[in-house]
Amino acid sequence: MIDLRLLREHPEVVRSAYAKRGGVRGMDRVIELDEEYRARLREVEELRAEHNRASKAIGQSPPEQRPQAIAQAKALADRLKNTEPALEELTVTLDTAAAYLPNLPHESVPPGMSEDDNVVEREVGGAPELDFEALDHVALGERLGIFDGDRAVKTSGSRFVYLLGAGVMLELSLVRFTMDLLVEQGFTPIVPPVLVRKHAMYGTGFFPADEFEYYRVDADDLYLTGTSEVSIAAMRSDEILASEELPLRYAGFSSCFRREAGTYGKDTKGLIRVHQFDKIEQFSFAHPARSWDEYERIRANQEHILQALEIPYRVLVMCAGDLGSGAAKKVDHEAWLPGARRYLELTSATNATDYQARRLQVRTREEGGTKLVHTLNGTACAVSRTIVALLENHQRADGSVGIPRALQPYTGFDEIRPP
RNA sequence: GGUGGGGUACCGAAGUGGCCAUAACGGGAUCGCCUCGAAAGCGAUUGAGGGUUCACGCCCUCCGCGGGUUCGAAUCCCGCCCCCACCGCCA
Repeated sequence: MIDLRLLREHPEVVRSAYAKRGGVRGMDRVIELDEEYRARLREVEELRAEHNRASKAIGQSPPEQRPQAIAQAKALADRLKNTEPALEELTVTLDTAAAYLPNLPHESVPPGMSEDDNVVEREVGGAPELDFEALDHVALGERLGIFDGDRAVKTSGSRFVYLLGAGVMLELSLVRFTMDLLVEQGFTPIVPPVLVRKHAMYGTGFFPADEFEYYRVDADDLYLTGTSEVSIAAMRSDEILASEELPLRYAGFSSCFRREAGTYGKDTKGLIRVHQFDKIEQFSFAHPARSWDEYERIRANQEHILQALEIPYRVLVMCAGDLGSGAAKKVDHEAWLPGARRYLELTSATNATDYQARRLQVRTREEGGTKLVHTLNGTACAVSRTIVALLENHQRADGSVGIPRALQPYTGFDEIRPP
């Protein structure tokens, strides 16, 4: 949800922001509806005031005057009953229409309509020099015996995987390495619930648009979260945060569940696209005046991690048309996979500004009132995809895979060899 | 799984049809007085959202949520959501 007051008072600001994505249909309709709504609201409130006065007068009037006073109040009550439904209807129409308006893209977001207009801002690390034929992560993982997708089909179906042996140690090491780094940056580690109520999915904006993407536990009417962002953001809903405690930084570690509906036949083997994976996510509640600094901090952490793991990557800035509805800016880091000879999205960082906070009602106290906070999220380490990138980039001719130096204190070994 | 109890402001809590909604009472917080300083004591302040106005202000809504009865609902009726306690089971 965007700020209707801004739209009302400065429609030209909203219009020019939306122009970057080729305009937003429905914007003018919302302006009209808002105007109609307020006109009708004034009408109803005036009636209510009159009715309140009439009702109150009854209690104080002498008994012989009561029948007349009651009749008078009743007439007003009837008029209200005839007027109020139209207001309610307008409220719903307005809210529904307004909910479709996407967040305003930040000034630094490139214009564009689709993913073709996304901008590669930088490439870091370059492709590694391999003097042998590089294998993709599926071949490497099978040879090393660190994951087993074929048997996971027996127990759970496609797109599930058993992680085994050194693969597990690698995961645990990545988790601890990432957590240590984030704690140093002022993030509080958190393991959130992965089953949440429906309102948490709505509040964070994943519902209703992407409802089909998530698992539902029918018997209890709970949903499996696709990212810890959901439970972390919803944790502070309906709260007014003290401005001294902002930014509130959380490093969430959880399993993530995605149905991957509509992706049949894409990345069916291996770890790239699985229904269940573990991820460490950065999430910040920031003061609205300082959220872009916070955004840069989150992005810097992402790059720091990729560099420490010696994974070559490129920085992809999403254009206005490819932002989704809640994001004011979104930047991805895509790792180069020498085996698969393609780029793979490893992290994504979003500043939702006040869009998500408005739904969740997370505010802070300001001089003379309250103000919505800004919410930001950014992947720190999506474990399975990070393992993919590590395997492909650190593979050697003899089939072994090296462990980057920064990770070795955590793994306790410096390479993984075929058994 | 069984049986009860409960959702009122920052927290606890009273309120069973108008005299109880900024909302009793207690606590907390903030400011002031007192003090060398503090504690204690005394005094004052302390919810959110919305409409309207240049402004002072005025008005509307909110007692878990949604309906109903009534001139009038925290209070009566119906439906839903959520929380807690005890027993049973359980890593």
